[in-house]
Amino acid sequence: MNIGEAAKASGLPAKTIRYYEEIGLIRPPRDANGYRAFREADTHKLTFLGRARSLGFSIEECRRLLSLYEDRSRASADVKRVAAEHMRQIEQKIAELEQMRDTLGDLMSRCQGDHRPDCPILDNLAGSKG
Amino acid sequence: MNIGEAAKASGLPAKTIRYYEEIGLIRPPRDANGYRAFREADTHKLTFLGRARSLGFSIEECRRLLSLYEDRSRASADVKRVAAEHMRQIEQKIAELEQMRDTLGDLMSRCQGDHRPDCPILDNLAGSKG
DNA sequence: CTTGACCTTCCCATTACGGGAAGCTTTAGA
DNA sequence: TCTAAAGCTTCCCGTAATGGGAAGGTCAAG
Repeated sequence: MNIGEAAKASGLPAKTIRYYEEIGLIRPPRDANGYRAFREADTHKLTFLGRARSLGFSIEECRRLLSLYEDRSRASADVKRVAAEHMRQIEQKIAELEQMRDTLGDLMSRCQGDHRPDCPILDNLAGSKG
Repeated sequence: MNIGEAAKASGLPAKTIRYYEEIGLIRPPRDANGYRAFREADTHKLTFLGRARSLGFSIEECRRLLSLYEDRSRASADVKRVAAEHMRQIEQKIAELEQMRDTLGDLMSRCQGDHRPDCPILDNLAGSKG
């Protein structure tokens, strides 16, 4: 299976697959012509990586999850720990964004949004007390 | 006022201030010795930029906001438009993160987190139907 | 006069890829 | 069979917004 097919099978762009090989997430063998020869196990790993990435796990977290995935003597507690740490990061990011949303929403609601220059948004950014 | 003082006054690292000069957000003059000489207007701009960045505006959005800030004939509608576009991005990002949080939370709640290898988190990433 | 705190520029590293060039290989069609 | 298109390869550059750190000039204090 060439990279194009592996891309279709996994839903990942070929570029991304090459990158994952470069950083050692997968190690597909090569055919005599130099083309990567993807096995089922490789496309499974790629699909796994795609899903983990879509849940927001970083590449290094994916690497850890992948090694647990391949370790039959893993403890699910180890997987859950990785997930819990990621969950903390997600929740923190959400909290930050909600803070931004609330502040910005407040400023926007106070801005007339007309032809005049007066603007509470700019006033706030400039450091006014209002 | 040297960069160290400007950093304290604005709350931005000196490195960041140099970067903002490099990309043309500020243009402090230089002293005879080559040191940047920050004026009040420069530190005000820096403070403005710091606040805008903390609300999540990109550098390019900051550039636009700064030009509106300096344009006394601006229309507040223009400012509000920039803010509204940014608000959309924030809300979209929040929605994505909440989706991740919910999915991950569900998987975590179903993971025993013990010494055994069975793990719904990995099962899901691997593409199981469960 | 020296030491240490500033300042300068310059270059590399980060994250996770995407774009695109130059050049093979394979495949499909006339 | 020849050719053109499609697919593959590696390689290098660019992204956003800084942070780290080196090499070296400047300044203030003792």
